[in-house]
Amino acid sequence: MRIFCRYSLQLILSHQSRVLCYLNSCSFISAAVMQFNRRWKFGWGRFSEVDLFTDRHESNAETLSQAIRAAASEEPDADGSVLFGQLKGTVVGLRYYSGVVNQGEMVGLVRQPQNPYDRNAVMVANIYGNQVGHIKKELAAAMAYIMDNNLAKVEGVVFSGTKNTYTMPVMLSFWGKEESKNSVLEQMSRRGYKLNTEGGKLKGTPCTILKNAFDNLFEGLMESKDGEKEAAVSVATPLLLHQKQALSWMCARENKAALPPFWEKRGELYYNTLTCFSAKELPERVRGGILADDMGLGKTLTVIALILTNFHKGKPLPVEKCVSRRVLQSFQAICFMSNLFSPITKCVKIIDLYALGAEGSVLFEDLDFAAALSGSTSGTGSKKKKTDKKSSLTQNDLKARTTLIICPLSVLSNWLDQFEQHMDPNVKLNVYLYYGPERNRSKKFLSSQDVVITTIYTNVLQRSLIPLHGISWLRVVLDEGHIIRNPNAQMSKAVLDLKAQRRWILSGTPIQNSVRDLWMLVAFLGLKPFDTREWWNRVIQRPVTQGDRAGLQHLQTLVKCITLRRTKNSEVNGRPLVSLPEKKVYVEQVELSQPEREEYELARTEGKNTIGRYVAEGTVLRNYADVLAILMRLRQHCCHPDLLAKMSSDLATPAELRERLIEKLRLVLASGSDEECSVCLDSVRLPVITHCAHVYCRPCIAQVISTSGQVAHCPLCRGEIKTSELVEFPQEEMEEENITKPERWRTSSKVQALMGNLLRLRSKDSSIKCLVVSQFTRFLTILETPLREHGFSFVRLDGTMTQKKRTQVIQEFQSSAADSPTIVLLSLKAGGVGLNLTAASHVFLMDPAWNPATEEQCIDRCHRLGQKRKVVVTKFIVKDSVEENMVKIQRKKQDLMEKAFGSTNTDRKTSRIDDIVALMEL
DNA sequence: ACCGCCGGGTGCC
DNA sequence: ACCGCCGGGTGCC
Repeated sequence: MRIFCRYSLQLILSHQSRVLCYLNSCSFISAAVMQFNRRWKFGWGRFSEVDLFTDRHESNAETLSQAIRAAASEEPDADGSVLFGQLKGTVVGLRYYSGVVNQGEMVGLVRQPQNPYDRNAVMVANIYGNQVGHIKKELAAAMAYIMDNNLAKVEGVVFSGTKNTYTMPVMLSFWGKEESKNSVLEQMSRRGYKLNTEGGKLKGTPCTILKNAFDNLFEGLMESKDGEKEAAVSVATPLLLHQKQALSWMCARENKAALPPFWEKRGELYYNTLTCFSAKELPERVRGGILADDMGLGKTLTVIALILTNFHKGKPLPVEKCVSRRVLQSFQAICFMSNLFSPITKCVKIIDLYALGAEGSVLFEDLDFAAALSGSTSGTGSKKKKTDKKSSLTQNDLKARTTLIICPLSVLSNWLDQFEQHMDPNVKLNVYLYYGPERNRSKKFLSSQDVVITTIYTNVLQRSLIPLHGISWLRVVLDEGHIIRNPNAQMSKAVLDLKAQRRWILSGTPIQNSVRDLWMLVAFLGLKPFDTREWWNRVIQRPVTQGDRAGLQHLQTLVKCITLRRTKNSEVNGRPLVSLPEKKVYVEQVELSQPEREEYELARTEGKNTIGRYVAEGTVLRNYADVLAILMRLRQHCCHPDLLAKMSSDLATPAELRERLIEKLRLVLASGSDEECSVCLDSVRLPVITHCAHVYCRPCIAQVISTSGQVAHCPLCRGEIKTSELVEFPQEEMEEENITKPERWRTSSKVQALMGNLLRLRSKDSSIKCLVVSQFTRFLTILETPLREHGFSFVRLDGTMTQKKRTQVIQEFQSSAADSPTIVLLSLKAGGVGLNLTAASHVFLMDPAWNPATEEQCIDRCHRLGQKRKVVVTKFIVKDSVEENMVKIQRKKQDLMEKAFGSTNTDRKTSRIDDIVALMEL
């Protein structure tokens, strides 16, 4: 193991400059690191592991697996790859390695630049990273250049002769970017290898069929998941039928020893039907999955029930107080187990104490035991392997007690509330909120908790998660799993590295944009072999993106196996899952007043001219920030004239350029509108603006720059970009802005429309509570004045508020007290999903959003479980304005989002331009 | 014979 | 490898 680590690290280091090779190697090694039965011939490793590490990573607290994982996850997407051709090659040296392969099995090819016999060496390995042999040296010499220079990715399939003792043939496929094709063919032919470019054509499937199939990926996931389970007695809230079903499914996923998808038993061997790999050992099953129920179906409650109901061996979690007969029995079962398998009698003693209902505080005083509890599993590989083989838990595994819940800040308080609400009050559950500067970081302490809740926010995360990495969790629950969609994000990497027996992802929106998003989820769940990027790309992602039906089918199978999803509209036995009150959506047209209309038309004509010019010149994307600014101004006109910020004049010194860029970035961000990053196709995080005025997430664009070699180009306009020229939004300014407000307040048509509605409602029924939603936080500020004037009691929720303040505000609003606020001024994106505002039954959407899903989410904050009244949604749309066009585009946009996984970057760019043309009626 | 031929030793990169 | 290749032994048939 040690030698292996050194070897792999050296491999990494020796090729830092050659990106593909480095990635290739690592993606394999990540899989290979789990393997210990290999006979490594290479004994060179003069450096210590730490030395090697600090060379590449600043922090030496990182673990080996973290680095390898990090590298593995950087394997580029295969989306745009084309097949250059195929070539029959030879694998030699079979007799020196233990790795075996089957007929038709996929193998990986890994460069071994440090091989002492041949620096061109190309290793052949199976999906677990076990070496099978080498590519014959002449061919390896031809391949090395191509692999090292990222000209092509080479993949192998062993098609015959697998029983050979010495050599066997392998079919090599060369994949890469179209522009590298000729160069690769030429390189190979120069060395006397002719790639067969025929017959490799994939039969394309019409996009529409694919799209529908993809839409249906999460449909029908209820089937064959029936069966119900009652929650443990410590859960006070009775579960609804569908929640019992979910609990039953989740327990089964945690306890049952079913084979993971695509594995079957063939004789003595376990066989992977996709890669044709087989192994003697039972493949490690995934204990966990994705709970992708719609919001409001009670995912939180279900997970709480799971935590309390399914401790080790399917027994309920032993909790303090209220020591029922049932709980005692489960303790004894554990004691019995421990006695059988463990020489550590301390463990038994401690569990005995638990069984007697002793105080929690005295239980973990023994330091040795605590250390054993929190002990890292790295280095215990052989033990782990034994576990897998027997498919039973080791005594060490049975010690894990704690469930770690990772959630966005916005739902943190919700978890605490829900625990409070759903627990039997006579039962003491140790729930620790791992948050804030004075959190308790002791491993001993943390691993003695029943539940640790933490947030996954910002850059603090990497540092703050480190104590969490030293702990062997019983279970890790990732709430809002799509927050780790971007595999390059630091927090995604940190999350992948947590050690846990069981892993769950909760998500209301499992696939937002593409297959790509799924990888991170699959990797988190540890679904082998797809936790290695190469295998995911080869077996799932590329086939699906290139329209291969089988690929899509595999994806569907995969998702079905690990996902439970019900929607608000799902039915069980012909009856709806939950009966939500009716929801009605009205659009109220707003007519602008004469002066407003004049101002609007002025701005529109001017904007139309400008944009028309860009369109004619074909420079829309180069001037994208300008275009956005124009659209933004028109949208602001529709709401209130005071929303329009003064534009800075056009100047060009560096400092002023910077100012202007910041100004543009401000326009995009400060309004709260939903700008998407063209790299990750998600809302921008850590926004930066390029000199060509396009906004991206900083990590995304940094990735683009670092992988583009000498000169990097803006993904949107192809203008040259440099890291040094990325402009960030100055932190102080994020909160500023609200100061400059008016001595003389004035109204607007939209304000009038809202106030009319609110007053009418109040006179009809003063107990009705409302959400007033806008993308413009300044509009919310403007609305405060008339609300106050008319004596409305209101609260405000926007992105700038601290968690504490937020919780307080929500509590105030949800209260049924007579003097409680009746209105929430809500910024569209504030808090993200999960907010519970069921006290409100009327929603006023002041301005249309680009993304209709955002609006839906907002409405769902009150139209969800717990809503007693009929929900009425009113959307204000200004007649004859950009807003009307936005509504039209919303539908089209929805379509585009759904099929985005199949579209190219060019498609997305043209769709943006089309949007803009349509908006401006050009 | 500065060759051919024979047969043993040997074998990934 | 039931091969190819290498290099030493050998030398009309």
